[in-house]
Amino acid sequence: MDLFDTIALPPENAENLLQGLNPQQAEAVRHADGPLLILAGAGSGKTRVITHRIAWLISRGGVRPSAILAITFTNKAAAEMKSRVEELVGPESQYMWIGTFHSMMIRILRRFADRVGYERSFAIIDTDDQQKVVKNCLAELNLPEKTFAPKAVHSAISSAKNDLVGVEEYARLAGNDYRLGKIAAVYRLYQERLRKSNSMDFDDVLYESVRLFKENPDVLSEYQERFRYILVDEYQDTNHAQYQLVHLLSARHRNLCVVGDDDQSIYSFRGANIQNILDFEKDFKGCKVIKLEQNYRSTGNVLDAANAVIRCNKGRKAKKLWTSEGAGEPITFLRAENHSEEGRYIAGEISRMVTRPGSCQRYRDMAILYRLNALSRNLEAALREHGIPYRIFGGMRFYDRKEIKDVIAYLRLILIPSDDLSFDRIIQVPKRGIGETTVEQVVAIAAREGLSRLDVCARAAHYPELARPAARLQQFAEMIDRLRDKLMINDLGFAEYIEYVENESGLIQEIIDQREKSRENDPVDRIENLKELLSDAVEFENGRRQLREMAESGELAPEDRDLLTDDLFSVLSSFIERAALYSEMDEDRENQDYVRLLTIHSAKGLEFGTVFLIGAEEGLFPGYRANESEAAIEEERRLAYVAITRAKRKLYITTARSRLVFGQTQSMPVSRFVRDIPDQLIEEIGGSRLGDNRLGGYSDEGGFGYAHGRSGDLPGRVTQTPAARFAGTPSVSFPGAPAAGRPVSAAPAATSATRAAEPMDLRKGDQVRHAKFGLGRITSLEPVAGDAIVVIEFQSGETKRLMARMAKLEKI
DNA sequence: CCTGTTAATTTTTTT
DNA sequence: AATTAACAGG
Repeated sequence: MDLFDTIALPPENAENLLQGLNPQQAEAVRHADGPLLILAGAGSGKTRVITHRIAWLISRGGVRPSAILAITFTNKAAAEMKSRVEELVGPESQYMWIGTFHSMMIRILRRFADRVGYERSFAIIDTDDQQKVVKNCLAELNLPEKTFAPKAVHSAISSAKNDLVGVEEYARLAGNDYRLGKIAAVYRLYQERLRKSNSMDFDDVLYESVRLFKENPDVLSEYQERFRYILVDEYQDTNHAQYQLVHLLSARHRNLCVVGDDDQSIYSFRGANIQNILDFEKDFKGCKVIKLEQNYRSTGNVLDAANAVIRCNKGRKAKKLWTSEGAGEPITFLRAENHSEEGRYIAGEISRMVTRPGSCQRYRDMAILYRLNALSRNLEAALREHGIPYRIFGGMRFYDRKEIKDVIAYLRLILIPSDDLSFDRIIQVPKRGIGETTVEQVVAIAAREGLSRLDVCARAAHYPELARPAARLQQFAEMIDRLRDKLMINDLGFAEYIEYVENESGLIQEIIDQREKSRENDPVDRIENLKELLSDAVEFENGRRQLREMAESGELAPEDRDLLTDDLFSVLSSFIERAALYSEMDEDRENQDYVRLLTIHSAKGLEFGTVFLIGAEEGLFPGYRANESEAAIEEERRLAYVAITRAKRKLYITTARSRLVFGQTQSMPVSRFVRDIPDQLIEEIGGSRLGDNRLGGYSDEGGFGYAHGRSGDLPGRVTQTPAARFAGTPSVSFPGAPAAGRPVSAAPAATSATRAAEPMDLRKGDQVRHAKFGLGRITSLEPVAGDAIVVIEFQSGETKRLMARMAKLEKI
C-alpha cells in the first residue's frame, strides 16, 4: 500500500530499529498492514517491540505521528512509552496519541459533549463519590443497605456499563426479578443524578464514548480516518466497552496491533475479559499472530517455576517461556513460625545482601510482593529495626486522601457552582455550625425549586424553614463567591491561588485545631499533604506551560485547543481533571534507593533483581474467596505467575505457619501454587512446603537455622540510617527545609506559593504582633512542611494555634 | 448541633 | 487489628 511512500529518516537509521531484536520481535516491528496479535510472555521485551514498531512506522513507513494511536492502561505506562518513542524518533513524536483509554476518550468526549448530552466541562467523579451517590439513591428509594450493600449495587451498575448495558436494557433484562428490578431503579436514579451534576464516572467515559461513536457516524468516521495505526497494550485486560472502542476505531484501516499475555490477565474483578485476547484470531480472521517466548528477564530457575505454576491452568494459549541464561540461584522457600519471624528473616536477608563486602546489590533492586495490602504492615517493624529504607505503594492514593479531596471539592464548587456532589462534601467541612437537618432542608428545597444547593444557601433568607441557619448558609455561599471572584481576577499564581483557598476555606486551621485536641502526631501529616498539593500544582502549571509552547509551534489537534488559554480558570479546570485520573504509582522515581513494597497487582509490568513473595498461604493466596469458582482460582494462579516472573535473579517465597488474619490467629497451610514448583528448583528453610500442613499453630521445631545469614537472629541491633525515617515521623527543620513526608516526590516545600513569605526566624518566647489579635508571645513552635505551627498567647488572654506563614506575624 | 461511645465489617486496582 | 458506620447523650 502507501506504507512506504515517504521516508522520514535515512534508511540505515530505520534499520537500526531492528538491531538486537530476535526474529519474532523483528517481525512484529516490521509487520506492515493488517491486524496483528502479539502474544508477549513476561519479560519478552514487549515494550521494546511496541516502541520500536511505532518508530518503524514513522521513520520507515512514513506514517505521520498524528495518525498513530497507542493505548495503555496506566498513565505511567503511557509516559514511559512516550519518552521511549521520543528517544527513537525525536520531538515529532509529540503528535502521536499515546494515553490511557480514559484520558483519550475524555478528550474526544469534551469536544463532542453536546452529542451525548453533557456540558463540555463535565467532571469525572472517583470511586468514593460513586459510592456516595449509590448510597443516596438507595436512601431515596428506601432500600435498606442491609440487603442492598452499596458496594454490591455499585459493582452491578459498573459491570453493566462495562458490558454496555444501558439503564433501559438493564431494566428489561431484570424482568420480574425483585432484586434486579430494584438495582435497575438505583441504576436509573444514579445516572439521573450524575447527569444532573454534569458528571461522569470512569465507566461512563467508556460507555458514552461507544455511544458517541455508534450514534454519530460522522464523528466515528473522522477518528477512523485519523488513526491509521492503532496499538493496544495489555490487551488481556480490556473489558467489553474497550473492546468495542478498539473495534470501532480500527474498522476503517484495520491496522490494529494488540499486545498482551493471557497468562497475565489479573483484572477480571473489574470487568476485564480474557476472552478478548483469546478470541482475537476469530475476530480478525487472517490476522498475523506472533509469539514472543524468549525471556530476557529471569534466570532459568525462576522461569521454570513460573512455567510449572501456570501450566496447571486450562483455557490458555499454549506457550512456554525460555531463556538462554543459566539456571541461576535456586528459589528460596521459607516456612516461618509466624509473621514476625517471616519479617525478621526478610529484613536479615536484605541487609545481608546489601552490606556484604563488595556487594553491588541495591535496595532499589528489591521488592516485597504480597496478595493483600494488609500484609505490608507486618514487615514495617522488621525493616525499620534493620534500618532498611523502604516505601509502601498502594493503599491510599494521594488524591484520595480526605484533606486533598476536601480542597479539590472546594475548587470544584468554585468552578462549577451547580456541583452538588462537591457541595455535599464540604458544606460541613470545616465545622461551621451547619448540621444534618439543615443540609437536608437545603437539599429538599433545591430539589423542589430546581436550584443548585449553593444557590439555595445564597438565598437562604427567602425560605422560612431556613431562618435560623440562614446567616451561616449565606456566609458559606459568600465565601465561595469571594473565592470565585479571586479566581477571575487572575492575579495569583496557580499554586498561590490553591494555597489561598486552603487558608480562606479554614481547612488548614481546622487541621491545626484537630491536632491540638488529639495531639497524637498524625503519622500521615495532613498539613504536609496539603503543602504537597501545592508542589504538585506548581509542577502542573510548569508542565502545562511547556506543553503549550510545544503545541503553539506545531499543529494542534482540535481536542487540544484549550491549551491555548492559561488563565487561572482553565488551568484549574484541567488540574482537577488530572487529579481524578492520577495515581501515586505514576510518580515513582525509579532511581531512589529503597526497597519497594507492593501488591502483586501493582507490580505487574515491573521487574526487580530480587523478589520476596510473602504470605504464600492457602486462604491468603489464593484468597479464601477464590475457592468458590475454578475461574477465580485460575486468576489467582495467573497472579502467582505474575509475581514469580517479576524476579530477575533471585526469588524468595515465604510463608508463616500461623498468622493474624482479621485479628484472629490462624493456622496457614502452604499455598498450592508453591507446591506446584518442582523440587529441584527450590531450597527449603524452616520446613517442607509439601507436608507439614497440619492444623494448630504450634510447632516444636522451634524456628530454623538460617542457612545463609546471621543478621536475622540479632533482633537487638538497630542500625540507624537516615532512610529509616521514610516511614517514620516527618522531621522538618524550620525554616525552608524540604518536606520528608513523601520521599518519592521530594519536591521542595518552598514552592512559588510559599516563597512569598520570607523565611522567618521565629523562636519560642519571641514577641510578635498579629494584625487581628494584637501583641502576643510564642509559647511553642512546631515545624511542619517548610512552615510551622505556632502557639501564641495574646495579651488579650487568648491562645491561638496558627500557621506561621499565613499569620503574617511581625517580630518585635 | 456536635462529640464521644459502641457495633460491624473487611481482596486485588486503574481509570 | 483497624477502620468506619450508626447511635446516644451533652
